[in-house]
Amino acid sequence: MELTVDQPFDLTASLESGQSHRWDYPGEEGDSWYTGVIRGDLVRIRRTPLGVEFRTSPTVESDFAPRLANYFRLDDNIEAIYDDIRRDKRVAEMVEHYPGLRVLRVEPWECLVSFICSANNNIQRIHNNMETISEAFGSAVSLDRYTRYTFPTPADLAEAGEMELRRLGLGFRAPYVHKAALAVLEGRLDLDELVRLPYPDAKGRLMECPGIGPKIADCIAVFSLEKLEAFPIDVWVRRALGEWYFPNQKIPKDSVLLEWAQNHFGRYCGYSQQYLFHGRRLRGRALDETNAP
DNA sequence: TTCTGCCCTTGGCA
DNA sequence: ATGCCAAGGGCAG
Repeated sequence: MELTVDQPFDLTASLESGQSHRWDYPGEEGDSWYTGVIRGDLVRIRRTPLGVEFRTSPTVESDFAPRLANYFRLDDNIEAIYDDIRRDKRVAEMVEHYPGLRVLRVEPWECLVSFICSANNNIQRIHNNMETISEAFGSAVSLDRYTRYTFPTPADLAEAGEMELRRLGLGFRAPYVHKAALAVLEGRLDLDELVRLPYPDAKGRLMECPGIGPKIADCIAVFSLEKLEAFPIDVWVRRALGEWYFPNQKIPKDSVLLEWAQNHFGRYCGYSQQYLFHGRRLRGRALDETNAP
């Protein structure tokens, strides 16, 4: 079925910018369809001139369409957001260059685990970790010749235990994931409540979990808890901010940098950050290819 | 209280 | 081979 998208929408940039870690990308030789899992459904999707074409299982496509629109935040007034974040010249350039990079609305528990896994890790391996966890403890969902696994519940991972998670290759992050599973299972961490809570409170609650510091809390907040004012500061963003806005001087510490960024980029700085991160990463990749023998 | 240095798993790459 | 780095965070001092 086809969903018309009447707004700037870059499927590739949105799915491959390190927000969700549950998508298989179309290969160079492939057929341009992405395959992923959104909550309980396997989803196949590709861009079309008018929007996106998609198939789902087990939910029928007509029922799934609104959930897909929700996942891609098509309810955002994207032009208003772009107008706002264009206050910064460099972000404005990137918006021109990559129109339609969306902030996603990822399922909070899945998002939390993926970003605990992101600590001192690379994107490819985060994907592998998420996939391995799902295959081990999730449920199979199939469509045609494709089979994937849903992301396991907190109860599933609490029962699995730290050692089993460690065996799957999570390394030092295994106890963090296990403890987070217990916290959610026992009601000490209520992710639904965090959606309703103001940003600073939600971030504070997240940071009570071992393994979740300011950066990871901000990632969870912006990609799954409706906090577009969160601004995750990672190595790429810190590097970019330092080079562009604090040249030839010591880069302020992250807590100062965060306050500066939220003030400078405005209330939708989560979008600004995604543009800075994505633009910076693509530039790095292009440079790598340029320097390749 | 705040800052610094070091450690933590794993794997890919030079 | 061996070290460095990868969407960081905890901990000691």
